[in-house]
Amino acid sequence: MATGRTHRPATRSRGIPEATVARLPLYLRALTALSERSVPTVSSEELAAAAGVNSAKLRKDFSYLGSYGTRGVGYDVEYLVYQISRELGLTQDWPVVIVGIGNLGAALANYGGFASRGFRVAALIDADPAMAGKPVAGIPVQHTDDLEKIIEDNGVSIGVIATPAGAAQQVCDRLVAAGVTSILNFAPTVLSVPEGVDVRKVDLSIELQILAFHEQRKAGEEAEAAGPDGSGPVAAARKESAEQGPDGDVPAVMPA
Amino acid sequence: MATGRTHRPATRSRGIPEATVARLPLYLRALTALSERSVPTVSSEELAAAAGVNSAKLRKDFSYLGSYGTRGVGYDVEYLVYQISRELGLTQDWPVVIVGIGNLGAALANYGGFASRGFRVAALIDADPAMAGKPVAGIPVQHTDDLEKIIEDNGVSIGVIATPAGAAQQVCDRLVAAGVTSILNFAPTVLSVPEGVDVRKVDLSIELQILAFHEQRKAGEEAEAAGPDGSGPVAAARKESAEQGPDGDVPAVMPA
DNA sequence: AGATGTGAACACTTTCACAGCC
DNA sequence: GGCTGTGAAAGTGTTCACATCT
Repeated sequence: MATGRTHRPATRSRGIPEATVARLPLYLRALTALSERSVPTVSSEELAAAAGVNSAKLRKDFSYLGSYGTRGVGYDVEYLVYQISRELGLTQDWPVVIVGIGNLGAALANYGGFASRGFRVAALIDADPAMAGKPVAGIPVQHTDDLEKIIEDNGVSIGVIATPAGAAQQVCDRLVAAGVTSILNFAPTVLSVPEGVDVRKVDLSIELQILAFHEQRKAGEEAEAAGPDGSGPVAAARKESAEQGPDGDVPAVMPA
Repeated sequence: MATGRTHRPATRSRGIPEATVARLPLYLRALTALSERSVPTVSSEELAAAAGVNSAKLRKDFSYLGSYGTRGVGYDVEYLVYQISRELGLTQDWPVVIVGIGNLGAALANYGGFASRGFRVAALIDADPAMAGKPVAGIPVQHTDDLEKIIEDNGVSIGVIATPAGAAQQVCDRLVAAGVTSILNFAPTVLSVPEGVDVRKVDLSIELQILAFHEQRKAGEEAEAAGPDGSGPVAAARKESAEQGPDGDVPAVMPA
């Protein structure tokens, strides 16, 4: 029952499931909105609707944090905001650096939600000497040469990579060597990092491709509804056809 | 939601697991790189390393697509590229519109990975009349008033929302009403859509908060290694302390 | 020999349904 | 009566380990 191998009896339910952690920011956002409207308490049903999840899941999630609700009443909004903020580590200040101040990097620097919630853009870094000194979102861009010094001087442990794919791994290595242990990667590359370093990836192209998959599936189902055999553009190429190209020609591949 | 009992008995293994679909773009990217280097075949071990997953998972994933490998040899790179592209629906052209041409929207319009792989930016739309006609990434920005006409004229089924949070739901409603059935949402809001419409969310602030959680946990574990009792800054506030603020003061909340 | 493809075991997540408390 | 908190069941996803095929 315990969390696993642990050499420690576990102070109870040590270890919040990853899926739950990923939803806490969602709850926090919904709660913050309620707090701004001075709503004192909220039920799991209401809050779940606001966060776009179902209420059983929400209650289960909260149960990992502790018993913060009141039966028959609901949850105290302010108190929950505080508890979730604490659990997420947002009661402290996290200086972050953004590396790669192109279109995307500039957008990130300007992004408001970035600055709120305990995150502070400590520095912007770019490899282009022409950018150096130019202010973006009110913060002067610094050159990559000073990366290590910037990290250390500001005690930065979270880095955002918004460089082209080709530069990402090298930037990543330098960030990690300088002491960064969490990386948010916007470059379309797989980063390899030593154990103990967390990487989260945001990849626009991947998200679109996932949407395209479902979009195509929708179109295919419509077609099937019309003609009920499986030879439509979607259904083809299943297991049994593993001899040649199931369509006409095989290679084709993609544009660029 | 999804009271949706499957209206379909499922013809065999119809339906690739969602987790697998989410990894296909990753494999595709790695394979495209191999293809560009003219590598003819690749083993599950090599490809898995390039994609940053383990080889068993990769083989299982591919097994849902069919038997496209050769035992003792590996996978034919070109053939796999084609099959995955097909499965993802990338052999056809997907016109997308981007709504909200601020910093982020402009960055997206300029993002190269967007244009490749079958996606084409059909139009840029913004509510600011001053933006109308101005080209961004070589494409003239059009006004929100014409949204419906643009969607219909271009046969757009995928929309990208990069507006401020306040405008997102309204834009979403109009996109859906005009025929869009897949939405990539960059605004920090939960969108509600009718059944049959897919929404994927990209939220910078949420990603950072998840990183902060793990970052904090790392710091807490270090502290524990030093002093082995559970009263560190991380361990506090568990179940039993549900009376007042477990620290000093309670409300605090966050900046803005 | 060497690598795929896959049943079976395992782990994690979601949902159900209701006991327990307000 | 109403709503939380949670065991238990169901559903998904991952990993193992090996039979199978080239």
